[in-house]
Amino acid sequence: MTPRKAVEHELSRERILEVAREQFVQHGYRDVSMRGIAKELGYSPGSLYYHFREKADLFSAMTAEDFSQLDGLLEEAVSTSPNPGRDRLELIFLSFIRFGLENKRSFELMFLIQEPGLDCYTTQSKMGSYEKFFIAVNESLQVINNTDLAKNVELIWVLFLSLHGFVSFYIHSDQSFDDIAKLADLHIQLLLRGLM
Amino acid sequence: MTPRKAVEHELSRERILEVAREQFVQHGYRDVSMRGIAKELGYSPGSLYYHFREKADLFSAMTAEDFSQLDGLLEEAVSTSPNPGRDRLELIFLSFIRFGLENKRSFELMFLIQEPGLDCYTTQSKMGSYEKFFIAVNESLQVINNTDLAKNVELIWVLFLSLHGFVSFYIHSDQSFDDIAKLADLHIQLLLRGLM
DNA sequence: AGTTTTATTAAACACTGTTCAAATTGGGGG
DNA sequence: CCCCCAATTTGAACAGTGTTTAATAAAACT
Repeated sequence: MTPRKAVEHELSRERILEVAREQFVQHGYRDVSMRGIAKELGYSPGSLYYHFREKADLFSAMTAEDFSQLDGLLEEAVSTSPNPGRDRLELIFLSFIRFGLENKRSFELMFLIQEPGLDCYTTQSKMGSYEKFFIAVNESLQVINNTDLAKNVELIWVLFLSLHGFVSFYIHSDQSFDDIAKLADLHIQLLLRGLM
Repeated sequence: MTPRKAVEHELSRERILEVAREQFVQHGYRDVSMRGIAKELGYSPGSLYYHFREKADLFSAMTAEDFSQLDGLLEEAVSTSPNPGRDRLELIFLSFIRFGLENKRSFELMFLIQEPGLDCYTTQSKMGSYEKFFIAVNESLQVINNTDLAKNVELIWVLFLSLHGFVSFYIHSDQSFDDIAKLADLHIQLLLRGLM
């Protein structure tokens, strides 16, 4: 009927991402359909494919924002704590866990979702985010416990996986960060003790 | 045309599970369709719904077998190591990781898949499996480091999550257990040191 | 033999992501 | 000022999904 709308109402990438974010955060990746997003926008399904190659593309454009938020928190943890000792390490770990539990759906979308044809979009963001984590932790680790970097590479990776395991579980519970703050601390202390 | 087959060729739960397992292990939960399973069996899609309420039901009936295999390995780890010290703990952790990496698809199906309407089937199996883990670890922990059980409850849970994080990542890589055995050991040593 | 139960089928329903020819609008060049 | 072209949107279509259901035939029981 109206194959093109007035230019002032034209669809923009930003507007799509806005609505998409809302729906992805509320319902997760699988239960959001391109048709649903288009409907909410008042457009037809096909129009989305003019602005994004596919669902995975639209999705990853959205999560990129979350990754940079996490990056910011890690930088903050580093700059907040004056010297790179044990306290900073504790803060980094805690920041990671807190981010996950205060943004459960985001964390799930960033790290836990894996669909065919999504990897090629999300891998870069993930690697970038881990790099931030690595650099921050490595600096502290070399001060606390002056091992060579080669050994740290593996150690930091294992630490990351451990934190990841913790967060990944509580993502799917309905407990808040505050509810499990003590447990998070126990986890962190376990790792720190193992580090010394 | 032939609304019922000769009794000697009747479809059985076991036969369905056999084919389903094959397909689920090969392609994962999402990429296996009821139509595909039925086709492989030479039956129509609807017939599966006579034997199982839904896809999730069929699926969980299949994973139940994997859970009991894991249970067996944990029991073996306990009975193999003579006394419940640090060595047994190490063996328990290693057994868990090894199981995950030598049965990647199974582990994924058991722990990592979550679909709407699947939880009600899989929760019991998961809890049962964790209970085995808990009892085994608790016994060792009380010997090594005689803390009260109340404290152990949280500690063991956190250990489980940590191991889980490690395995969950490598499930999706194409590295074998042997490839990352050294890294697994590093992870385990980190946890054990934190425990002392 | 007649009746009931059990197992199976095909078709249908309501979804999904994606593609594409067609159609209309807005802007730039002549 | 007008025309054409490029940009943008549409709706139908395709191939797929899990699940439901009436019909149906074989088997089991009486």
